[in-house]
Amino acid sequence: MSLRYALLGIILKKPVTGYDVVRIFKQQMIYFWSSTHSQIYTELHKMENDNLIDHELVIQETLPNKKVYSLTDTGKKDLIRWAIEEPLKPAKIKDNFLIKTTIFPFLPIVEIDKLLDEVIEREDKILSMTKKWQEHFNNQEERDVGTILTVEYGIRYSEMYLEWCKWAKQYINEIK
Amino acid sequence: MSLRYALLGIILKKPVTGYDVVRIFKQQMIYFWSSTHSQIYTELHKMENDNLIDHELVIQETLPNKKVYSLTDTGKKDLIRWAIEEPLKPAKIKDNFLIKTTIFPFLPIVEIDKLLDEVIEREDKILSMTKKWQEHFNNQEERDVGTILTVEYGIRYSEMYLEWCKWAKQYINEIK
DNA sequence: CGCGCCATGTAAGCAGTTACATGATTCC
DNA sequence: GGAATCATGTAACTGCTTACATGGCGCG
Repeated sequence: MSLRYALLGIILKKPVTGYDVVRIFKQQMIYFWSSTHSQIYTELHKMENDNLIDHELVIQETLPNKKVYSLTDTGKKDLIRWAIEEPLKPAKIKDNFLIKTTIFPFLPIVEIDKLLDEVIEREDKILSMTKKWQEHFNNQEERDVGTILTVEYGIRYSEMYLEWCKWAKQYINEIK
Repeated sequence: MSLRYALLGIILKKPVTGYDVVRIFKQQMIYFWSSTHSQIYTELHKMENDNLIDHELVIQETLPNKKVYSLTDTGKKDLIRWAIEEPLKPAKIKDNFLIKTTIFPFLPIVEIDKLLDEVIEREDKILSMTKKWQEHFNNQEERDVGTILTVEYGIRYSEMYLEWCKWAKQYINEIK
């Protein structure tokens, strides 16, 4: 049920198309939620059905037609209510790589190094992309506090992950 | 499909009951995966069906009977193969609270403070529990590298989260 | 007397993934 | 000529959650 509130939060800031919602979601919420375009389109239909959003159809000449979604009053109220009243739940993480970490003692050191290097490379890329986005974002007027806070979170998460990887590499090479 | 390898990793270290798997999972894997006893029992059945594990039934007098699971050769091979060959996937996070963060500009400051305090309290508890577990774990002989690494990860994650929360509180109070 | 621990499971429903499906335009 | 962007969706399946279900023992 939380995805719906993530999407409401996006549309609250300004009316957008489903396509925009997907784009904004992947840019700004990837650090703390995950979804796909197919789930997002389906959820938007359900939300409209529940009268939380409605849309205006915009006919375009060359580009395909689009639906611009806005929050209804019900939607606005429900979002704020949810944020204030709905109990917080501890974050749920699904991290493939850390499962592999649990069986490091049973893997050849070469393979462990390979895995760690791959993760470091991946996380390095994510971190630099996030920093670029943060910089770009800081140079616009419409930057909102919500995004400032969550982007900072994304950066800190990646930095923590990278530092842990480097510590792990060193630790493994010390005891081997 | 990753849950199955998390469970295989637990059973690999020593043969245990389903009940033990649940207990170990909740203590050691909560930092990077989430599941429930009902899903774990169901998955163990599927894994046995796929010949990755088998069990020995232990009849107990006063306590209920139990099934002690061990990895089969197929299970062992498949786990190692998975760890080395299966592509890494970026971590997926589902964090309720950070969705709320995105709409902070639309919430009363009192409510924002309440939310942040609640998260800080929660994360403080988790952190101190993890540190206790790490200390206890360091004082046994059978401590394995896998757990040393992932527990350290858990501590760093909570510390990062707490520091971010405190930064966010300050940031919000500066600009308000 | 009630709570927590040991120990196992099933069923129904909801959430999320992967694949399929279309099609014009713009840029290299 | 091919890839990326805009723009929307459905279907089948798998994964996950919540609730239901049982029951004895030990401890305070």
